[in-house]
Amino acid sequence: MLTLSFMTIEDILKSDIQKAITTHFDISLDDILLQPTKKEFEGFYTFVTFSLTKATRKSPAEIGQTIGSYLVENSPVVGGFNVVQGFLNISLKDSTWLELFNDIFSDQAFGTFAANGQSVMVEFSSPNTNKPLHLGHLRNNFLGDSLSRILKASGFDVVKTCLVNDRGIHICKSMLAYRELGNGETPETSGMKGDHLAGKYYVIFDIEYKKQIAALIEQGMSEEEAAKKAPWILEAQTLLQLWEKGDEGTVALWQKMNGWVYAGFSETYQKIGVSFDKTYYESNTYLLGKDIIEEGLNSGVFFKKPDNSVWINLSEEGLDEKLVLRGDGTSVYITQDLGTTELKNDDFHNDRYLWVVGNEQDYHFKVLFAILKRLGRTYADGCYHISYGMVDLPSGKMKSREGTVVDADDLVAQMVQTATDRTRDLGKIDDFDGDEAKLLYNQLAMGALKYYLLKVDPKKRMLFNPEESIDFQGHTGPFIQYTYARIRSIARKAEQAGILATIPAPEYVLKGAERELIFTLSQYPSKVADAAREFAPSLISQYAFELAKVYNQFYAEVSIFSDPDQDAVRLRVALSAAVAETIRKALGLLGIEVPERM
RNA sequence: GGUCCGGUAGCUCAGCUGGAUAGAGCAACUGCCUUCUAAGCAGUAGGUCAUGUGUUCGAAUCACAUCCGGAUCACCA
Repeated sequence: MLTLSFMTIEDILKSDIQKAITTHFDISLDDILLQPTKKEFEGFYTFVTFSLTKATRKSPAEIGQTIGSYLVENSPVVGGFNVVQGFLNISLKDSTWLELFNDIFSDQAFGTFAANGQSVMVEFSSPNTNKPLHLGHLRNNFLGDSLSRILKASGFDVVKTCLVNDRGIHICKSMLAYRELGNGETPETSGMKGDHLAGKYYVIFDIEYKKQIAALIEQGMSEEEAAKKAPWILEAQTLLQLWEKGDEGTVALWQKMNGWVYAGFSETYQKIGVSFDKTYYESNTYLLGKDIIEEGLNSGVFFKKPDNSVWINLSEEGLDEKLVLRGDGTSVYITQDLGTTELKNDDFHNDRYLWVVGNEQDYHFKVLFAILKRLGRTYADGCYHISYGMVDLPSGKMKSREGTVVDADDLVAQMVQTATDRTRDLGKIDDFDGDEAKLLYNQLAMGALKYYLLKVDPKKRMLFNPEESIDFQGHTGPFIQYTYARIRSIARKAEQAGILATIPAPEYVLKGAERELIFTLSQYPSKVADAAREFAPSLISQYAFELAKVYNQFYAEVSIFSDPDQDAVRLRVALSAAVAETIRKALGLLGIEVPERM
């Protein structure tokens, strides 16, 4: 008796094909490639024979016939085959499918890989404390969160970190506007969430600043000069200096406003189900990195220009000369990032470091990683920029100053409202109490939103049209959640009727829909591995949708309980349970919860 | 201008380690609920895969060029 496992069925096929080729043609291939058989043909695995024509001097169809016949006679798993031109379509024996399903069904940890001894840090979210989160941040947060879950499932030890940008000129801008025009307003007196309140003053700063520039231009100043000499920008710079000196009043204002913002952020994070193991604050790390500059100067990696500024020449890497420290000895972005990366490595000693940051910073990360390599940092090879595309509106890029941003809190609230309306219209949960209903609305709202943002390849920019609400039907999170809820209903009924989920004897003849389900289920672990390798939660999204679709076809095609064959009933209950469990796991990797009923 | 990313159905997206008549969802149109949840299923219609050339038995997929869109090339972060 041969023991199968979901991981090896393709390997067995490949090895048997290899044997067939060696036996009949006396050649051997480095790698046998199998592809899933197209729906319109019979079979599940397809081997393409065109590439063998030269070596064998036989026609593609003849090669297919030869290998197919060999497999049917010699492979313990192959049940049949057909050849269409150069395509050898292979079917498995039903006993093989059942054995395969037995492995899946009895494996609690199906799709979860054993610890691989590697650790990885995922840094994501990284908000500024001068404005609330928007749709772009949501994509970042969901990607980072999902990636963390996927890496964990594939065997990594994962540390989730967030680097909060809580200092700098932009923070001083909202502080200044608040100090001048705030009238002591607080989240309590205004009824606004703290992050929104801070954001309001950031916008006010910009409005006032623009007025001042206009006034100076009126007086005959050039635009460039006016932008530098407007009273508020000078005042904001003064505020930044005061902050850096630790001026009591300035620091107190900074702490007060940041406190409001953090309260607002934590409310949002909780709502969207995102958390971190460690949060770094730029106010603590912005001075780091200068010792690394010193080190690099000594080792000749960096060089000084006459004005005392420090540079690195990265033309060998196809990059430019890059400033790493200003002439006055103050840091630039890359200085801080060098220091923070070193700090992260000192703190955690991970094997890999990921940064989930928009693709507008592609160049920055190329430079950062190149410098780390030049400095001989061994961890440099484990650094990856998870570059994702912007979320654009039909009108183009979101711009906070032009008021075209889609606010995260607003969007979430809107999704909850839509979920509530939809659910009430359908009237399926009229017996739910208030809390149960609320939980469901949130699950559905977040399911729809997260799925919407995670179904697209992270690297690509995507379009969001605020005029069209995010769907709850079709290729969506709720569709998959619905499939889960449907199966839970089946499971409850089975339990009531005392029907046990069991797998029939090898003689059982499977229905097409049942085979289709087992095949789709069997793909799950490799999808998890692919998603982890490619840093692409979208692969899990696509898979979850595919699985739900295949189940719904099965559900429509066969009757689970009314089949006279009790073996069939018990198998279908088992299949349903395995699908539900796999959906739950797959959606879990996307940070999406599943409802028992909906 | 240099570099990078993208251009697939009316819309939003898969497919891109080369392989069968290019796939989903939405929108449109047809059917299917007195049997397990119709947030579902089945079907119809919709495509010169931006354009051109090349490589190959075979190209949406690879190479080169062109056009279009975006990002970046800051002593901003």
